[in-house]
Amino acid sequence: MGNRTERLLAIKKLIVNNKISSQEELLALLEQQGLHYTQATLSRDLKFLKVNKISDPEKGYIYELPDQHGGISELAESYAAQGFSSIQFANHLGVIKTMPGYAPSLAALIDRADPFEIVGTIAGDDTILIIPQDNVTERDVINSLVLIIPELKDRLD
Amino acid sequence: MGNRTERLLAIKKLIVNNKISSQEELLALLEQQGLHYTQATLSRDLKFLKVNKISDPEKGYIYELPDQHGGISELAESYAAQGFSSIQFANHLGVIKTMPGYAPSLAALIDRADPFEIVGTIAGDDTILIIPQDNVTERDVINSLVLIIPELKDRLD
DNA sequence: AGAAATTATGCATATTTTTGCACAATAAAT
DNA sequence: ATTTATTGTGCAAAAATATGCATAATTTCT
Repeated sequence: MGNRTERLLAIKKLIVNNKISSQEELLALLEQQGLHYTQATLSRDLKFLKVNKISDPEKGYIYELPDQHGGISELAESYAAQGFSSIQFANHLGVIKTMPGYAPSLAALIDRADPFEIVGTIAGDDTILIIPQDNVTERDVINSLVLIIPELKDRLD
Repeated sequence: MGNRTERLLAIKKLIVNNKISSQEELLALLEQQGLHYTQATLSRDLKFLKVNKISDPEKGYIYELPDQHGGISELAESYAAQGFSSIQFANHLGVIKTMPGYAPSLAALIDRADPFEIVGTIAGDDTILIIPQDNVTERDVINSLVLIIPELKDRLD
């Protein structure tokens, strides 16, 4: 798990929990938790995360994450994450193993987030087949999964 | 009808119909229709209109109007506008006269848009009482109405 | 493991957006 | 109708954001 993913997760968390209206501001918050980068990197990160800047009565404009799981609760997310067992790749396909019965809900979460890196999923009862985009690496796929379900971060290899 | 309202309407229309990613770009489009202002003014207009800047796969980031009437069709809008007859003010209250039966739908449209300038409305069958915010002028109220229902623009005194 | 290729980051700079201030335009008050 | 107050706008400068380029780090290939 690279450092970049960690930073992206931190950024997402900071954005949902705070009203942030500039990259400098975000930068300072990241510093506070030991993450030390430059504004240029943030600019790229925000574009990568498709973060929007929306009108706010209090602070003028603030950053906001794009739709994300439109209405899916934290609860559902951690439930699904709980069932996760492992992920492996073969022939440019990903195979996620879950506890029995967990595959559909986890797959639904992924479909819902619709990450660029993943063309689609097929879920059985305890197995999910992940079909990655062409020209996307295994790491890319894993990173996109972690962005969807942060809990996975500490449960990979 | 002042010049500013005209410009704000033009801006709204340009933003919904085009993918605009900078104020310079918007400025150029305004020029094309004879509206000639500076970029500084646009910056203020966009803030006034609470225009957001959101991620777009094609152009990186583009301007977008805030919610607007969440789902109310153009049709409903022009229907309601059709019923409008006149507006007058007395004692800091606005009174809109409509064709019989049109008041509720027109009032609903106004309520829905929830402009800052208007605290609330009360609709009978052919009359709507508009309760403006304190410290808001008649012109402010009218301008806010025009922003909600552009069709009104050419039907006022 | 080492070389080649790809991706991430910082630095410096360009571009874009916001804002303080002065003046013009518009509305309100006497 | 003048005067007074309020609001709108341009200009110039500040602040914020994006980007070209060089380098570092990481991944892939052999």
